[in-house]
Amino acid sequence: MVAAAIDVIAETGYHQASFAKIAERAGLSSTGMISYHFDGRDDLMREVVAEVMRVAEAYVRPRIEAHESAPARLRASIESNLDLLAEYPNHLPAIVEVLTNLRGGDPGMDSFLDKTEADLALQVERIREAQRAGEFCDFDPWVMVRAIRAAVDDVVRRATLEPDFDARRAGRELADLFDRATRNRNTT
Amino acid sequence: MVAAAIDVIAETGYHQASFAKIAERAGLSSTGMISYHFDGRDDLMREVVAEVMRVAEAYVRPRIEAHESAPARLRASIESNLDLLAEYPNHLPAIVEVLTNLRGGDPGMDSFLDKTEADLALQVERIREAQRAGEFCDFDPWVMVRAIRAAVDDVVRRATLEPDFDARRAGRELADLFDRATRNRNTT
Amino acid sequence: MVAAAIDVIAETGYHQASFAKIAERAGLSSTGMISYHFDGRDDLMREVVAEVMRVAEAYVRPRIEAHESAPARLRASIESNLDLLAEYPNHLPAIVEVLTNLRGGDPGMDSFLDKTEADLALQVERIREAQRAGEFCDFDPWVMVRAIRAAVDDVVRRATLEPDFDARRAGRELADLFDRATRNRNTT
Amino acid sequence: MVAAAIDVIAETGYHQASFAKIAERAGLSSTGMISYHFDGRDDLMREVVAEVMRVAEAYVRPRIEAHESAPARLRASIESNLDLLAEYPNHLPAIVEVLTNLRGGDPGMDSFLDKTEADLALQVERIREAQRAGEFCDFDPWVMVRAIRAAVDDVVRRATLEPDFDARRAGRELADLFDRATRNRNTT
DNA sequence: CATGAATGAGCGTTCATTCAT
DNA sequence: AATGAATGAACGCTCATTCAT
Repeated sequence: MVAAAIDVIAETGYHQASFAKIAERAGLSSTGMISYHFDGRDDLMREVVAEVMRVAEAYVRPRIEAHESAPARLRASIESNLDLLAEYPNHLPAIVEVLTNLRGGDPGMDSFLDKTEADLALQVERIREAQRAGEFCDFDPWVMVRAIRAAVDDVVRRATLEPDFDARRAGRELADLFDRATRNRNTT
Repeated sequence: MVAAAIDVIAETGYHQASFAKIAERAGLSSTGMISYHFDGRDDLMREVVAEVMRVAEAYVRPRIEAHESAPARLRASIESNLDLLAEYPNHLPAIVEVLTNLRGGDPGMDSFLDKTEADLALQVERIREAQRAGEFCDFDPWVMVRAIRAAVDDVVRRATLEPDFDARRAGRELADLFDRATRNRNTT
Repeated sequence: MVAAAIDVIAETGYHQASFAKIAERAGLSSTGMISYHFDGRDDLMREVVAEVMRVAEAYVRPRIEAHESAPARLRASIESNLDLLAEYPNHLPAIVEVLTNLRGGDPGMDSFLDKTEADLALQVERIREAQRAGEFCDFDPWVMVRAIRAAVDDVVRRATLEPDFDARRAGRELADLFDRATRNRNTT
Repeated sequence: MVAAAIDVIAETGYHQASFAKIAERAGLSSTGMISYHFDGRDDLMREVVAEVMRVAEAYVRPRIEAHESAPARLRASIESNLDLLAEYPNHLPAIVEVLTNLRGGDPGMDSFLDKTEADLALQVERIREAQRAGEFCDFDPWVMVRAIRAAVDDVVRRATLEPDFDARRAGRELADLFDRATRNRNTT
């Protein structure tokens, strides 16, 4: 059922992903079951986000940790996300849809915004260390981290809208782009 | 009425911007008038997008054309967008909301996606020229152009969600970021 | 629409009185209109209670005030309620249904419980005066007042369930009953 | 399970007493068992009523029969009901809830209305005998019997809504009240 | 006995839309 | 231009019920 939700969200968007569509996709004959299993729409979305985060972390983390240097890790981070997209075409689009349509005020969903924020904070910290170590040049790590996320998410979105779009190629290009943007000038 | 729509979309999001809320904001007592003036929700959204594009172009274009070199124009493009955001706090958030929630299949809205696409294509062309002139290093201009747009839009979104967020500062940082990304050569 | 609600409540009971049934009775083709005009089910019920109270007070009060002595007023109170029932067969049944199915915790409905309570408190005060004046014997006025109300409401309920039931006759009997109960002294 | 139903009905009301709540109260993890054991909601309610009637009769009858005179029996009837309420706080509230929310047309439930009716008819007969014997004055015994029932039920309802309400005191007051209402005038 | 998934009907609500005024 | 009543569809949700396990 969470899987069905992921598919429907990815294909039709957050707000169009009604219980009716999800139920149909899941092979259910009515929406009642969804309300039975989940404590409302938000709860289902929570599960969707949690599931995707679980899968994404399991996929991405080892690919990042396979590298030592900060630039290599940055590249791995970007590219592995888009590799994941190739493998699970609906997971990242779904979570992007959900998180992008979240507004403050949904209590309970805030926890995911917080989690996402904590995630970014961790990357920010790593970047700061790399900057101190001279691996990265000087820039605001928060802005950088959000720009990377935004660019990757945009590729994800694009991939769902244009089936022929080569997300992995774009991933490599993005990795190059942000490599230059973070690279220490001396190395030019 | 379009102004009311812009405000409501920016404040509550694309899907929450019901005719009822827009009518209330516009000082109307019923939604009937909106249906009367616009040929459905999509038509209203079209007007919203058109209006914002008009304002944005009038604001941004001269600020870009005030500069000669490609890097300076790029910087002006990014920073003037976020200056515009400071001046009209709801225009860009509204259009970002609308365009990111657009799915293919809305006939009539596709024209705006096309327009946006044409816009990007123009920038791509300019970048290609600059690359030929040696002002920019070698990279895929489409990926670059979309990454920039995604990063700027992310700042726009962020500014609506966090009132204390300093969008112009982030704009300057983004300009620096993409300046490096368009000038440096990859060293790997 | 309130009138339709009164009819449906009286005929089918509080909880069976769904918007669908009320809409049908009101000649509406969907329940949407009711939600449009009233701010939820509770709001409609509030209007129902308010309307019935308005009608009932206009009917009953002058008939009570036409008499001077406390016993005569008590009789008038009981009998005029059941005369009202004969004239508007659904009003009292509806309000009895609503108030009897009210539970504490419905905020906004509490105001009606308070109003009903205030009503009884007024009657209690009048009884106390009559007792001091020697018109009534000694008894707990609160218990008396609630017993009267309960007995009258029971007749009201009965009248809706059994079309042949002679409510006015029962009213006269009740008046006799409570006349004795308020005049006699206990001999035990 | 019937016990759980009694509790839930008494605490939340007839219509709010869903199988889900009852199952939870009974320590069951699903409503399936209830549907399995009882032939529908009405059947469960029947059992509830039957159980309460059984308990109530066992409690009340000996307390009535301990007295000889009709007035003493009447008093015992009223007071023992409210004594029972003190001992089993949920039984009478539950049956009151069920019976007052019963509408004609529920076949099978009618039998309980009939049983209740027969109960009252029995009391009516006893009253007639007492009237013939000069123990009670002249009044319509049906009206009297229903008024007593209504007043007692009202106290029962009140006791569940207001925890601090002293039902037994009210019972004594009611007994006095109906004693005066039934007393032969000559004895004044 | 008990569970838990599944069903189908009904509920109140919101929405865009229409139309007479 | 504007109002306000009305419509019909969709939505999320609860409920009693069924059934395989």
